[in-house]
Amino acid sequence: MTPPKLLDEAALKERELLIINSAVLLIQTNGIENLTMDKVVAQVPFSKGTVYKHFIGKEDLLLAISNYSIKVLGDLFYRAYQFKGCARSRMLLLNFSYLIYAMLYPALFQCVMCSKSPNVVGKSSEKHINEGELLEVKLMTSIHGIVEDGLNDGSLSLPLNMDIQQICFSNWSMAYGAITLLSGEVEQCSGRTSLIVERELFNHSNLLHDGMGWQPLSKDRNHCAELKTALAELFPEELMQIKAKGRELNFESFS
Amino acid sequence: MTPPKLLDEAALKERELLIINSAVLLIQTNGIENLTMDKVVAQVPFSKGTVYKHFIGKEDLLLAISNYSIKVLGDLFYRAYQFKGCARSRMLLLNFSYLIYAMLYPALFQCVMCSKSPNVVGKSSEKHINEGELLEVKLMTSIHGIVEDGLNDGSLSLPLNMDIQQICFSNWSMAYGAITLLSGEVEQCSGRTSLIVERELFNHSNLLHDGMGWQPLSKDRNHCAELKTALAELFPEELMQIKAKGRELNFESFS
DNA sequence: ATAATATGTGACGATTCGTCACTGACGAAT
DNA sequence: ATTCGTCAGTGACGAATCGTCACATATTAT
Repeated sequence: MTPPKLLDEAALKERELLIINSAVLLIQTNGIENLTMDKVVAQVPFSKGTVYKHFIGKEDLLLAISNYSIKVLGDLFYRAYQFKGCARSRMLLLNFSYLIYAMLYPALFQCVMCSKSPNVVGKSSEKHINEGELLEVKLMTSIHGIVEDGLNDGSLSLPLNMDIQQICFSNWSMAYGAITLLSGEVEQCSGRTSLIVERELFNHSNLLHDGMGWQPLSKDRNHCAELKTALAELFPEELMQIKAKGRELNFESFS
Repeated sequence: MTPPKLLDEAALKERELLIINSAVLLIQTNGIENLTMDKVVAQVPFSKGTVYKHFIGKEDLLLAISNYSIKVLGDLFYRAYQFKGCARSRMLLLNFSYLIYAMLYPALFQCVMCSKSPNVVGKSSEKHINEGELLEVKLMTSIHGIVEDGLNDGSLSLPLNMDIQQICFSNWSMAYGAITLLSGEVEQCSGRTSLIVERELFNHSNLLHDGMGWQPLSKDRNHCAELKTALAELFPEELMQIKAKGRELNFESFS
């Protein structure tokens, strides 16, 4: 065999990314439930021992994929954060960027959902668990930025007994809960429920932001029309790719 | 070997429950990540083939445990639904009953979280997947009842463009999102975040219900004091058991 | 009494996991 | 130039787990 050169951090990182991308391809091809370390090893140009140097097992690999895809999501969040428009509208846009992400990258979205599951966390390395926590904090920075903008321009005031971090968390947990519980409706309408994930996300966002007294309130502004325009302007590529998959954001049901 | 008598539905159900309870004990002892079919088989008084007659694999067993524990959760929800007090307070109480459930039955709570994970669902039987969906619908009946009571007594009006099912869903997804994302804080304060699961659940419930215009609004009523009283009255046994575990609901941080 | 059916069993082969003795490149010491 | 120690990859191997099915026995139908 050909022994390797001494490794540096960049080379290690690159190899880890190669393994992750191979695993994502396998998930797309065979389904996440059929992912095994042996199958991943068969796909990459290194040995089993080398793969086990990066990940302590399948669950750790799933968590690493989730971490990697949280970075992708963070980019979408950041784009929403940077977009024009009032703070509240940008927060709604950010919430929808999570849904767009889930529609666009179903395999990655599945890994994100797995990463919260105790049977996955329980078999993951401290390294990847800690990395995931840091990434979730970083995910919050765009949310934090939008909330700060709202506080600064006076469209939002901190509710009694709540600090900015709690506001951020409530928004994230609302989006996370709604999209996770309706994950079966993300790729296409399953027919199993009358709930429509984009409509419920929209309504739930509005209830939460109205509850915060975040202006303009729902009774004062048609957030839906503005959201459609903003999505078309910020995510034209993404919306086209989603459309190419046979899925289109459904606004008829609530505008 | 001793061949069995012809089976009836009740006997099958009883045996399935025995397997489930054995698996829960194993989860409590070894952790959910170490559960295997071979270990479960070693614990029950039947053969491997018999266990495989009930569950197609480990993931299917996890989903069946989740379904079983959703029934336990449904009982708590129903108790909250039946409690005295205004509709909004009862909904807050119901949300907290999910947290109490998570604190009281961590192994079952972990199974509920696993049940949403794609790598578990992907390896589960249609029977248990369908059963789970029906149970989630049944879980909604108590939520539905409280919302109807609110609509009937005028404390709540349907928000524009939303029906009663969507209201129910938004409450459930809020509770689900908050408790799942802070699942690391349920059994004890991890020190990894300043967020406190009971405080965030309380605040998020209030934001959502205020957003719905559900009276009495947060600015008009101290929901916290009423919640403490109601919890002490409805769940005294449960709160004592939680205290015996070294965990106590933390109200100092937000009253 | 006999044949068909129902149901449980656990040995077995397959798959997957996770490790480690072995290998060769590289750099330091002589 | 040679030798030795270190570094890092390898994939055969044994262990663990999965999932099945030929076999055994009781029950039911003929």
